[in-house]
Amino acid sequence: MSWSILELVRNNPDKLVENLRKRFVDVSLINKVIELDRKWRTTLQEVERLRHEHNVITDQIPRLPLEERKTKIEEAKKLLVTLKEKEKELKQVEEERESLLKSLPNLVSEDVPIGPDENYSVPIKFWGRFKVYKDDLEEFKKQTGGMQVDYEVLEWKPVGHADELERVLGLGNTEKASQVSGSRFYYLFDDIVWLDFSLLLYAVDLLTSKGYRLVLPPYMLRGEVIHSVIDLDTFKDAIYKIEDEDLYLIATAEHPLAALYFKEEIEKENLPIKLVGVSPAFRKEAGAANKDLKGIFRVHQFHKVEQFVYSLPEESWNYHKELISNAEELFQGLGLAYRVINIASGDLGACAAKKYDLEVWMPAQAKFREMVSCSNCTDWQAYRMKIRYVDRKNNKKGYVHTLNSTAVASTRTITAILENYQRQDGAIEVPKVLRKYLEMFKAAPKDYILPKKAK
RNA sequence: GCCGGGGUGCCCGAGCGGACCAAGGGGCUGGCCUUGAGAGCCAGUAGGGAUUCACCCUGCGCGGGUUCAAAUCCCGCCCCCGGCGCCA
Repeated sequence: MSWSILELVRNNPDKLVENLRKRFVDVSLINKVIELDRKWRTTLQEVERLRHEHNVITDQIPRLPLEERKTKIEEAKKLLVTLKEKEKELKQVEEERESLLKSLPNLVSEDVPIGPDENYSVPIKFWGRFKVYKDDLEEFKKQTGGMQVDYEVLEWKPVGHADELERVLGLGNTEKASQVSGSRFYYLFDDIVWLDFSLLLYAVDLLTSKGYRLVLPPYMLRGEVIHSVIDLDTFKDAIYKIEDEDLYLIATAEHPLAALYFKEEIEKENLPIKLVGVSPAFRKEAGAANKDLKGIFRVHQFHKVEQFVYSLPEESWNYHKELISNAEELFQGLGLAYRVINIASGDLGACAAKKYDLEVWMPAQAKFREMVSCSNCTDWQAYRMKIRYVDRKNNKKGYVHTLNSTAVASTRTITAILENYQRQDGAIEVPKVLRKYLEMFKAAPKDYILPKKAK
């Protein structure tokens, strides 16, 4: 069984064109890919024919009398010259074909809304009681687009997460961090650090209780590996490199979790494999320009709990639903009102066939902000990583499907808590579900995180 | 990081320049046999290309090189085991 995209290149190029159109990317590549694949196959056949000829001669040589040997060796040498040339050609065509093939984005799932950018993404679900400041009511209604949603009106405007963190609570210092490390870094202190820990434990606790295997993965990967998990855009925007080494910092545990079966075969019986990884995430945020420079919403490093599933192709859409519903369960537990959106085709990353984002309403910003991203990558990553399943009973092999979803990204979730659990006096209530993970620590907050002047 | 030993198919393991281009065993899958199981026998069990079948190429950790010919010789890298050093 081959890769779904290569299959289309050979058997159904129209469908491939249609797919690229859906993503609003350049379609002209397709003919080139088809042409290259055809050329690759004919050149391969020529090379193999020449190799065969050479093998035949080589085979005869040891059984020949000495003088005949000499002429045969000459013949073989001559053949080698032609062969080397053809092989060089093959290699060139192959590299070109491969790099073009790998530049193709994943096929878009049928039920993804079509549109060039995020404005075409479709909310499919709202959950919870949204806290809306009275002057933002109109904006809120616009953003919920007439959907039936539950909300309460706030008479006072909550303080934005950044000011709440640094000025009201006095538990963060991004200025010092930017002096010593750069912008988008931070120092967090005391109760916010406890909050970070408790979020991770909460997510890990829930997912392991559902049978996900807990993993602490490597935080750096080799170039070849990281390139096969992500697309070039992500690489450029996100990935830090270790100087003078072929090592890259992960941008999420998804990367090392996907790499866990790099170039391996998985027995069909062992699928699905469900993992929950905990790791820091390092991101350059190169494409973000001046977005979200204030506070800790968009930062170069944070802690993250990640869900990851390897599945049989025919089962992957079920697990996609499972992953988003796990994430929802986590945010429902936290009591953060959210919406789930089905990301538009033009806004999908190259890896994903379909992506759900979970966005929490931020009362101070009057915006929904992304907390979770849940993707089915189908066989796109698996093809690059050469991860296949083996069905021994039916003597069949195929690429597995890989899926990933955020469970909790610490700093982002903290910003949501800072805005949604804020009292008018500036105190932050600790979400009830986190309290049991804080109980055992003497210094950890128990019910409220209080403003600095109140202490 | 240094010194020594090693990496062969799903697993164990032989081969250490050419003569059925990986022996032999185990496992797994299918078939025969059997009331059923087992034993026994036969076949299949890396990737790719072509194809009605037969077929061909590549593959012995990875990448180069020497040779008409490389699992086998040479160089670089990765990993594993043992010893020394360093370290949380």
